Amino acid sequence: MKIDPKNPADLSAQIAEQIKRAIIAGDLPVDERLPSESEMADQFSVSRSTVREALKRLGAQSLIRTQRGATGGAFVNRLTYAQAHGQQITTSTLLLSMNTVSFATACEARYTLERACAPLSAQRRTADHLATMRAEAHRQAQPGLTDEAFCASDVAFHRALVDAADNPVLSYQLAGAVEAMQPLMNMITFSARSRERIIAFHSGIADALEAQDAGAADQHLAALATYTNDLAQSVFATRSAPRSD
Amino acid sequence: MKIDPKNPADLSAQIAEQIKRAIIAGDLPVDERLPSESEMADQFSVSRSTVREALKRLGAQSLIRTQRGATGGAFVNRLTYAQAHGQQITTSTLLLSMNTVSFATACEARYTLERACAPLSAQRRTADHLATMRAEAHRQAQPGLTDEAFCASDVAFHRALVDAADNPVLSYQLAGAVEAMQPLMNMITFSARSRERIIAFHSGIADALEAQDAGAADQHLAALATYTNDLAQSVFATRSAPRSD
DNA sequence: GCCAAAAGATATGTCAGACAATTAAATGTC
DNA sequence: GACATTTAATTGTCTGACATATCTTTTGGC
Repeated sequence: MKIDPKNPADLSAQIAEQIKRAIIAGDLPVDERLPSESEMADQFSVSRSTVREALKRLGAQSLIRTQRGATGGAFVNRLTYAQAHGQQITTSTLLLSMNTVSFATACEARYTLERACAPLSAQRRTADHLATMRAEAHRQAQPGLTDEAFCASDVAFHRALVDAADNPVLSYQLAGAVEAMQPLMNMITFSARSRERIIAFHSGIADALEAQDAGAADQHLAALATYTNDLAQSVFATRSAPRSD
Repeated sequence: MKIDPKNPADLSAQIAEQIKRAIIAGDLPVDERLPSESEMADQFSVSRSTVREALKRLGAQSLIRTQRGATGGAFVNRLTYAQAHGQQITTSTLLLSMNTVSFATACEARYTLERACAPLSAQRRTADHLATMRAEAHRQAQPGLTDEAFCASDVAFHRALVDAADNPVLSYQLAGAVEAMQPLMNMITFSARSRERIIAFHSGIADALEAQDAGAADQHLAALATYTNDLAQSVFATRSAPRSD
């Protein structure tokens, strides 16, 4: 392990990059303990602070975890689905909020991915998944529900739909789509939407999954996508031409 | 902005989390300059090193960028598609390499997502996308190609297929599937696969896209998925019962 | 001998102060 | 006005110290 001493700046970035590569390449297996900060400082001929900054970078990406105490240190971390999930949602949220993505583009991506799940979900849905979807649909029908709670329930419904496909890799890949884009869409369309219509779509989807009818599930999802898109367009139209006030 | 002084440990994590939340909530807009490290150290009543460690964490997630010099500092970073792409690929690669994911599960997720793109790609593919796909298919037919180069070309082909859908959000979401899983699958199946058959699939896909025939594209992709899965099964069967040596 | 308490060892977490390197703006010179 | 120099602000790094957590070893009491 060597770093470029010609570049006296960004030493911590270089060190972090090098350890990261070693982890990805498999040279450092999961749960392997890295040398102590002082030892690495000697190895790389840098100060302990610089090593620490490098380790913080890796920790932020869930590549390592640290533990204090005599037998502590930095350990290569096994990236769990939950951690990857969280990172995916954060990244997707920021990507959408910081870039000029048209509603239509985001909506298309989101429903394209979810519709891809539907056939698998129809085939493999368990009673548990169906129960979750029914429960969320029922909750959405309650009159006193706030918009935030409705949105959260909406996310939970679609998450159950995705999880019903019983493929953790797919669930992870779709986390961003469901949990980042869905709230974004709710925020735009909540003023114009009809909760009854959305609940009807949800019930239709649940029915289709219960009947293991992939085609019907897809049709309902497609209709929901169209409805969402139309809602957004009407919202945008109202915003850009609010003369009738 | 305040932190919990009762917890004298993990101060840098607390500070990083707080700034992260402010960025996600939009309180800190893109390109906004954060206070200097010394100022933040005063504000939070911690040392400059602690602030620095917090900033390194944020930098590792591409949430901020730093610049040296008189007008330098830490700025809220606009997360680009390219950055999100890279993070997604890293996370997906690690997730797959560190967890016991069956080949069938990964393969299913990967082709489910890619097949979801196919209809859009068939509709919107440009001459440029077709040219890329043809070129990669042609390269794959060259006899002297190493396995690494074949795999890279394979990735480039599928990436062009995804990009042909002309939806940057979708391309980002599929980055992990194509660029992390495809090499993984190549690594497993390369010894048993027939390059000719794969090239035939690729040509068939390109033909279908050129004819804007979504159904045909889907059929070819499904066949490729089946072929890949069968390959893996035969490889595993050979591994577990190598008695005929 | 056995168990509990104390001490030791080792590691991360934090702090304080210093200097180097970089960059832009202010200043001076012609 | 154009160009070179100085100055100021900021990040990057280093050093040494102390605090804190945690496991291991030793010690003490019975």
